[in-house]
Amino acid sequence: MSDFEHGPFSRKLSAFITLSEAESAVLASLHQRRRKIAAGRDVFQQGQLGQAAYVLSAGWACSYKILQDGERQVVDFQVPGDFLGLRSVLLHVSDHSVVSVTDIEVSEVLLSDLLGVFERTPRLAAAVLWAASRDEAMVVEHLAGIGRRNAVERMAHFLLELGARLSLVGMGSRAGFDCPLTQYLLADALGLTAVHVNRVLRQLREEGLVAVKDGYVAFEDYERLTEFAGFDPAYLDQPGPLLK
Amino acid sequence: MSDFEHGPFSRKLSAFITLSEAESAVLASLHQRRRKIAAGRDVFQQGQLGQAAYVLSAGWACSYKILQDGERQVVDFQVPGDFLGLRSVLLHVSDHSVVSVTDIEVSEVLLSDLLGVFERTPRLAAAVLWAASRDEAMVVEHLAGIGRRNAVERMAHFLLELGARLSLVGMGSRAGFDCPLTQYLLADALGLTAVHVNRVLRQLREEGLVAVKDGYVAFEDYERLTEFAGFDPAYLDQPGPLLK
DNA sequence: CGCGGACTTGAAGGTATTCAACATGCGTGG
DNA sequence: CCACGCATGTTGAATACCTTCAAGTCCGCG
Repeated sequence: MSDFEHGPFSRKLSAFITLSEAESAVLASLHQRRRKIAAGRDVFQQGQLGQAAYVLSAGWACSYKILQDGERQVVDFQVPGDFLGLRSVLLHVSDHSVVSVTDIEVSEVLLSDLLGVFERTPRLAAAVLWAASRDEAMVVEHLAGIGRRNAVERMAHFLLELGARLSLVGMGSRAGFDCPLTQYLLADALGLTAVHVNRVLRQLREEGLVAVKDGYVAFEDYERLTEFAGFDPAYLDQPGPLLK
Repeated sequence: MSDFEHGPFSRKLSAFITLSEAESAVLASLHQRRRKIAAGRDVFQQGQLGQAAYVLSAGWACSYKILQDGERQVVDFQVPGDFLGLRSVLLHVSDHSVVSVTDIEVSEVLLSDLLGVFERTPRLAAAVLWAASRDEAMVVEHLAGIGRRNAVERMAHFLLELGARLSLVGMGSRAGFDCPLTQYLLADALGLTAVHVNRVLRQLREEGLVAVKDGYVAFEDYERLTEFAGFDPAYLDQPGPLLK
C-alpha cells in the first residue's frame, strides 16, 4: 500500500518512518471528523481550553499570538500535512491562535485519539514527535531570522523557506509558488510594518532576486537569492526514513 | 514513592502525569550515563549528526544558532530538568548548538532509550511530548517578544519568564534569582547588541523595576514590572497532572 | 603588574517606524 | 450599471529606536 494514499499528513510522516499497513490504518482513522472552514475564520484562540488539535488537509492557515498591546506576531504558516494546535492539546490551554488564510479543510484529532495511537503504535508516537520537532526547528529558524537578520535578508530567507516547504508537498518549485499571504500577514510574521514590507519587496524585485505579485512568488535568481539570504535547507530535508 | 526523588527531570514530568513506580523506574534508568561538563564548552554543535540527547540535571546551558554571517542568536536557556538536544535526536541532524553557561551535569539519552521508553510506557511518550510542547511554547513566546516588543519590554518580559521558570524548580522567587548570564548572552538572546542591553538594564534599574547586578536579578517592583512587560505566566503554569 | 573579559557611557549614523496621502481592485447595494 | 466602501498595495517625509564606533572603568587572575 502506498503511504501517499491518505493525504499529505501520511505523506509527511512517511518521510520519517516507513508506515506498516496497520500504522497507515491507524493514521487513516484519525481523519474521521473532517471540517471545512472559510478563509479568515479563527480555528481556535489563544487561552482557549483546547482538547482538540487538527491536521490541515487543504489550504493555508496561520498561527499567531496577540500581545498585551494588541500587536500581532505570526508564529508560522501551515500548509497541507501540518498540525494545527498540537501544542495546545498537550498544554491543555492554547498559547496561540490559529486562523484560516484561505478556505481550508481540517481533521479534528482528540487528545484521546492521540494517546490511543501512542499505545497501539508506539512508532507513530516517535513519528509525531518528529513532526513536532521539525515544526519547532522552523520556529527556531524563524526566531533567529527575526533576531539577527535585517529586513531584506529576513524576507528573502522567509520566501525561500516557504518555497522549500511547499516543494516537499508538490506545491512549489525553484521557479516559485502560489502564495495567498498579504503584506500585512508577511509584516506580522517578520516583525516588520506592512509599509516596510512593501519597500523590502520592491528592493528585492529591483535587484532581480524575487518578485511577489498577484499572489505568486517568482524566484528570479534562486542561486543568488539563496546566497544573499544565507539559506540552508538542511533542517527541512529528510533524506529518508529514520525508522524502517 | 515521591516523584521528586529522581531529580528535576522527574519533577518536571510529574507536573504532567502522575508517575507510577514502573514509570519512575524507567525514568531513573535514563540517568545511567552521567557526564560533567565545564562552563563554556560546547555540548554539541549545529550540523552534527546527533544520536544523543541530554537531560540537564545541574547548571545552566544555552542553545543557539550561528547564522551565515557569524551572528549568534540564542534560542533559549536551559535550567535543571530541561532537555538538551531533543530536536536533534529526532531530526538526526542538529539544527542548533548547545553550550554550557556554568559547570553542568547531564545524563545522556540515546534515541534507542527513548523509543524503548515509548514502547514500554506510552504515557511517558505523552509526558515527553508535553515537555517538548512546553519548551516550544517558550520559544514561541520568545519569538513574539523579539518580533513585537521594544528592547525594554523585551528585557523585562525575559527576566520575568526566567524567574518564573526557576521558581518552578525552587531556584527563584518574586524577590529575584541568581543569574549567571552575561550582557553578551542576554544580547544574543534578545536580538540586541550588548551595548544596548546595558542601556536597557540601566533604564529598568532607574525606573525602579528590576536591578541586575553581580549575577543576581532583583525584582524591585514585581507587580509594576509584570504590568509593564505584559507578562502572563499562563503558558508556564501547569495547575496539576493532566493524566492521573 | 599586566592582561582579558565584562561592563559602562557618549556621539554619530542607519534602519525601520510612524504618519499621511493616494492608487488599485473587488464586491455590494443603490 | 455605477457609486461606494473597504481591503490591499504604494510612496514620501519626519522621527525614533537601536547600532556602530570609540573610549574608558572595573575586577579577577596568571
